[in-house]
Amino acid sequence: MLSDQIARMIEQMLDERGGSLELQRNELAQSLGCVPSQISYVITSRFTPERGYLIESRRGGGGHIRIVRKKMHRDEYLMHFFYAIGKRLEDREARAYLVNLLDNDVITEREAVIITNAASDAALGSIAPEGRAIVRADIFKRILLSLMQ
Amino acid sequence: MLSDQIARMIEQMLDERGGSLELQRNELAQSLGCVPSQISYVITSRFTPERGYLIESRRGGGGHIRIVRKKMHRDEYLMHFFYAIGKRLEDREARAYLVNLLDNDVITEREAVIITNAASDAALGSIAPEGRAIVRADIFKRILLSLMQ
DNA sequence: TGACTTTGACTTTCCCTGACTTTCATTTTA
DNA sequence: TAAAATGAAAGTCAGGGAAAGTCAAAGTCA
Repeated sequence: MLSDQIARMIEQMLDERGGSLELQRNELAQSLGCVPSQISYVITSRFTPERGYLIESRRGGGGHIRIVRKKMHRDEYLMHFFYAIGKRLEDREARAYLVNLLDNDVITEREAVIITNAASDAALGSIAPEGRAIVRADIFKRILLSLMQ
Repeated sequence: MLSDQIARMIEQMLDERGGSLELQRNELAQSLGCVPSQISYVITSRFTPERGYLIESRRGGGGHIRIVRKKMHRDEYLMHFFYAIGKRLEDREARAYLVNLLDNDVITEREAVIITNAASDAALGSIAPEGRAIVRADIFKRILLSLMQ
């Protein structure tokens, strides 16, 4: 399959370059004889943050796509919480999680403060009350993922 | 890329002169072999207030462009940003702010990562796209406030 | 059948240029 | 000497080109 081939190629380039690389979408597509958006598809479907990759890009002349492989020595703590959080997360629960993470030196106090505020009802005030717990859960998961490196 | 080169050159001059400088657009363009409006483009796209620069200029004979890199202290910085953020905050703007806060040692890299993720479109995925910038602005302001203490 | 792939048309972003406009200081003119 | 002309800057804007992003439709495979 084309996608697999592209993914393998990118993996190999990452290996050669110690985990990060910059590529040009059109160029790579050209050399593989595929359509440029195929490259986009592979990157968005395979090189996701969940699987430990960071993507950034720039459009326009001389643009590029940058892929970085995060060294995921999986912190089981974070994983544990990640999977423990369901579709919704109430303010109270969130605070409990943070205390736990703080107690276990997974985050600093300042970081806890930041996260508390980011996910506070106050910050999410423009969202309908029923929706807040959902957004809060998403924010939390996103942060936990970002801390797993 | 020409723009990057020009931006680097200006940054370097700023470093050498302790954070502020006066340049002549035509002269600089000449020495770089580019069109004068290219300099304007770089200045308006890269040396924005969001990134902590002040621009003033004068036309006519002996005119010039003055660039000042604002050096503020922690709380001033936070205050400045707090007031700069309006009702909405786009992803792109948010990142620019964070880079600035990071560069000025107001936040750590990990904190920047946390905030980036907390306010990412991905984390706010359950909100309608038009609403995200509003929530993002709220989250940011909340976090900035929490850091001023 | 349903999830994943592939494609291509269209959109957005960014860079770069050049023509034209505005502003300011200096010089010339009435 | 006041007003007008001149010239030297910077500002603006539209347009073209290059690259990546998006999305829906069609195709494939388990």
